[in-house]
Amino acid sequence: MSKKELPVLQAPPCCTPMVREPLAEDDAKALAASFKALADPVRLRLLSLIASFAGGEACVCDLTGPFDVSQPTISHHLRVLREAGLIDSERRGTWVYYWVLPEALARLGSLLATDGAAAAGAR
Amino acid sequence: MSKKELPVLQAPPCCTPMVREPLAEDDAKALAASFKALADPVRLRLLSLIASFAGGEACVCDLTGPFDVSQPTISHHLRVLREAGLIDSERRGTWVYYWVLPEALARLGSLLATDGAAAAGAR
DNA sequence: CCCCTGGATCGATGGATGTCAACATAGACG
DNA sequence: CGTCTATGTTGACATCCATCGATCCAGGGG
Repeated sequence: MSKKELPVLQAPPCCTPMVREPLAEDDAKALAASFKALADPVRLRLLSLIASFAGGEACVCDLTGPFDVSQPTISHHLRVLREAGLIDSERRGTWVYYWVLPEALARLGSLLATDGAAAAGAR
Repeated sequence: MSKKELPVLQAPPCCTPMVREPLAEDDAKALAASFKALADPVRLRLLSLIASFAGGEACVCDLTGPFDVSQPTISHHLRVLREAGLIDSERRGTWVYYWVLPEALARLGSLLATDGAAAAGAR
């Protein structure tokens, strides 16, 4: 695990809110790929569930229970999240553990920021 | 325009960072729908382009130029963004104008917030 | 060694999605 | 009214994607 399957893709456009200036075509493509990883209910719950675990990491065995889908499907979603650079994993003895990469998440969040706007009750 | 085609969907889970506690199944579904609207390069660029226009709104005639896709395709993407509650539109004489709904964007952004994390150089 | 268990991978399949060409509609303007 | 332009809608089509069952691989005990 913790493989280097992600050639580039690791440094999205980053940090200038997209409402400021028009996104470049390539940036938009990379960004869309990231959001696509978030565009699934199971993946969102996985991400949220992993992050909520004590210590910030969870064993796959903790993750298959709460869902209605099969184990291969969970494994597939975890792979998508990992290839999007949102989580990482490591085998530790018998089990494989996953954890969230907060910077990646925060980076996407900052892209969505809208200066003036009411921050949508954030906080 | 400005139709009320969006029955509910308008009030996403909102505001507690998803890394805090596990997302409820229904919330995840709604959230995923929102992110799905962002999960396309053309739509991201459209959103960014509209927001960047002076006055915060743009005529469709301004939006078809910068893209390689046909006008019906642009119209389709604008509809997707509108039904996701991210933009709204109004016909004004000959042209139709679109603008971004910043609260919706900010709401999604706040969901991605990660307390501790370096804020990914945000700012 | 052999088998058991946790987890990933493969191949197939049904459903969603992006795209286009063709057509429909709404104002503007004679 | 008739027609021209700006947009939206429809139907078709190719591709992508979530999901599953079957299978494979890795470690840990016997």
